Amino acid sequence: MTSTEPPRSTPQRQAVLEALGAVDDFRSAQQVHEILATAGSGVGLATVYRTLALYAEHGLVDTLRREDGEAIYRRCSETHHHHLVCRSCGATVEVEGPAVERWTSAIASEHGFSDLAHTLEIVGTCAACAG
Amino acid sequence: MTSTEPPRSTPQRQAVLEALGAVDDFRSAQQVHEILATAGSGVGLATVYRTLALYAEHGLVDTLRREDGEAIYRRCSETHHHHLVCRSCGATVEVEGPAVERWTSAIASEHGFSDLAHTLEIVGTCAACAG
DNA sequence: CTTTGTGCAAAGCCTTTGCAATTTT
DNA sequence: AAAATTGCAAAGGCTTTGCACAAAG
Repeated sequence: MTSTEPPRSTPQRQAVLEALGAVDDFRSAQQVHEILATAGSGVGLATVYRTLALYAEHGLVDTLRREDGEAIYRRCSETHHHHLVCRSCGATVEVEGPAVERWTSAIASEHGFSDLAHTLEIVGTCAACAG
Repeated sequence: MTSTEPPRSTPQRQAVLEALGAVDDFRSAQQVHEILATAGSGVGLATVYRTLALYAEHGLVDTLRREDGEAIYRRCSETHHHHLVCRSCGATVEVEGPAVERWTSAIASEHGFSDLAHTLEIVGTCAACAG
């Protein structure tokens, strides 16, 4: 479904993509809008939504849903990693998981699935909070 | 965070759980409500939402988010498993992942984390929809 | 000049919440 | 009688859409 041609670039779209790239993490449309507003850019919220949807369609950003249903986006190109987060203090560690990548690919193709994406989140209690 | 005691049973809650169990697949709160309405049961929409949230908290139903952000629920077995979801038709396959369990444990303890929980969701395009 | 993109505000949808009535213990 | 649950409707929050204006080709 990924289109071939990249979307035309405009100042607003560029701003959205840059803001998202700068944080190098998942952010909601509203968060991106706020980042831009704080930075003095007057990009409208609707434009942020339209831009993110557009880029998601073209595969330039990854999209995901948080538990509360809000859509979050990340500029996709950097290496894929997962998060290990402490449920007590919120500390997070980024971890890479080639094993997981391989396993998901294997399982999925075993069931005839293609064009994969996956989310893995690990929550636990960190050493500092366990005491 | 799963509570110890199961929720008290009421006719409405039982109806919700039965409707969900009957389809043996993921359904949104609104869909469950419609199923009940069609079946002549006058359970309110708010009650359906409350019931599903309650059971999700107690681990009796699995919850997920569709791409459009709607929450979907499914009556769930006790064993821990992951889901392979088709982004096009919504078909789901339950998969077990001892490899993932092991990997998460290893990574977490390596970083000093304990008392773990994790979520893994794989989305892709199933064979039927790939054509 | 025609086409595409943007802003703003209104509308849509899913979900949650306040509150009185009802049911259960 | 006290506590928990339900239903209805209103409110909330995220997202999309209609439309006029601005920008781009």
